[in-house]
Amino acid sequence: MVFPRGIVSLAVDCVVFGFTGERLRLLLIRRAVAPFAGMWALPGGFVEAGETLRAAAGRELSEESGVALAAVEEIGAFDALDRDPRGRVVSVAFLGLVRPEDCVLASRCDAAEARWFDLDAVPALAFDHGAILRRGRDRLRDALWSGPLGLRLLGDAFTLTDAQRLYETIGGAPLDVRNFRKRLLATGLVVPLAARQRGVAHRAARYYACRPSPSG
Amino acid sequence: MVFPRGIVSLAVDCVVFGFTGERLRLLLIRRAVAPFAGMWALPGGFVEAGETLRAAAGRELSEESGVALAAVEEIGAFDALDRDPRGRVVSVAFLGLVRPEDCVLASRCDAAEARWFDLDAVPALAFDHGAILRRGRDRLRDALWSGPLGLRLLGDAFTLTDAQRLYETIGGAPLDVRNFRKRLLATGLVVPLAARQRGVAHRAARYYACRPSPSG
DNA sequence: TCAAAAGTGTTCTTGATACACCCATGC
DNA sequence: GCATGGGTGTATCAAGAACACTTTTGA
Repeated sequence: MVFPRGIVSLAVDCVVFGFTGERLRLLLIRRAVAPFAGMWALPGGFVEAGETLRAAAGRELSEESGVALAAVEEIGAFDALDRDPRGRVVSVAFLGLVRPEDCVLASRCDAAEARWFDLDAVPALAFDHGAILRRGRDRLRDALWSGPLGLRLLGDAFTLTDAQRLYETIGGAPLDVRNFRKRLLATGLVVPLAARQRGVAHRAARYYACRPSPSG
Repeated sequence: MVFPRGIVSLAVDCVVFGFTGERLRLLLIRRAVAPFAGMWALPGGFVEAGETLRAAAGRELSEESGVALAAVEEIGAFDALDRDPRGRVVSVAFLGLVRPEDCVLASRCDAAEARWFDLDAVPALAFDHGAILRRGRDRLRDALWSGPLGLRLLGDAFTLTDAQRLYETIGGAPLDVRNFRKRLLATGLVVPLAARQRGVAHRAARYYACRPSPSG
């Protein structure tokens, strides 16, 4: 491969997770154009001169999949020399967390299709997106208990059982009901709401919400 | 400011810390060329097409200060639109840790001078390097007990008292002697050597070394 | 009255903290 | 023999882990 001297292109890629109540899902787009045309890939693309990396991530995500989301967290730069056959492209990856049911998928631009995949049934990905995905998963796991990050995968109102399913899915291990509740409540990240479940064939669970962050 | 469309330049910057046994020091270069000519700045510069970010960081560091070091850890991308008056430049920052006494400072290229500064006497810095430095400090603090990172600031052989001074300096708080020793030894990151201090006017301390990492 | 999930406290274990004295060496 | 820093153990406290039964609701 030959590198045009003095030119390094900058791109962003988004690892966007969703949670269905049962499983973790990953948002992918099918590439419409070369390279890797027809393959599945993380949403992403080149950064334009007048936008920040987060803005670029949000724009590409929205363009390619219809998902509107401010990128949540930077997970690192990917810079292998041969990661893009077009030449020298460095990509900064972001982690995004949404509820799939809040999203209306729509593909435009260089995406032929946008879809959610079960995280344990992800196809082979274009570029080095497999490695980026792994870093995204790791980051999500590590950040689970150090902030409200994971709770973004739940809606505005959720039961503690919902939250527990989520934490178990991300952590990959079952958790004790009582310890989980004590621990999550002790973080102060969630607050109880007045409302409860209606019309369930068992005792109605109380709803909780993610506490508004202290910084506004 | 006007951005030439479609062009984003990519740079790297290095937050290089050293430890003298007493104080944390930061490696800075004085800029020889515009912008910010004459001001102090973190070593760094533009990435060339055929090199990885780490390689670029190592090269710039060596060119501008004479310090040879494989960059240790990526600490994030800095991408404010107006961070560089020359136009749109995104910089990926790296953390580096060395022993100042192992380094022969030499400035070349666009550095007029390279110097170590006490971390609590750092001058105003060019670009957004003040913010980068803050992130570097935070990262060092956070990573202290989660890996061998901090120990790179010490030599091949060090006493536990040396290590304690270092951890106290980085953490900003005094530590209990016995608890520190237990904790550090329990991490398994250090191994005792046969050698002891010679010629000190008190009981000779045992030397320790950073244990070779399991991955080679 | 049964099925299905919500909800709740206590004991035990483990890791972190607080704390004070004797040891080796050079001068 | 004294000044200087090296080196060690135990009791206490707090956080995390293990563990089983009662409550509510709709069908």
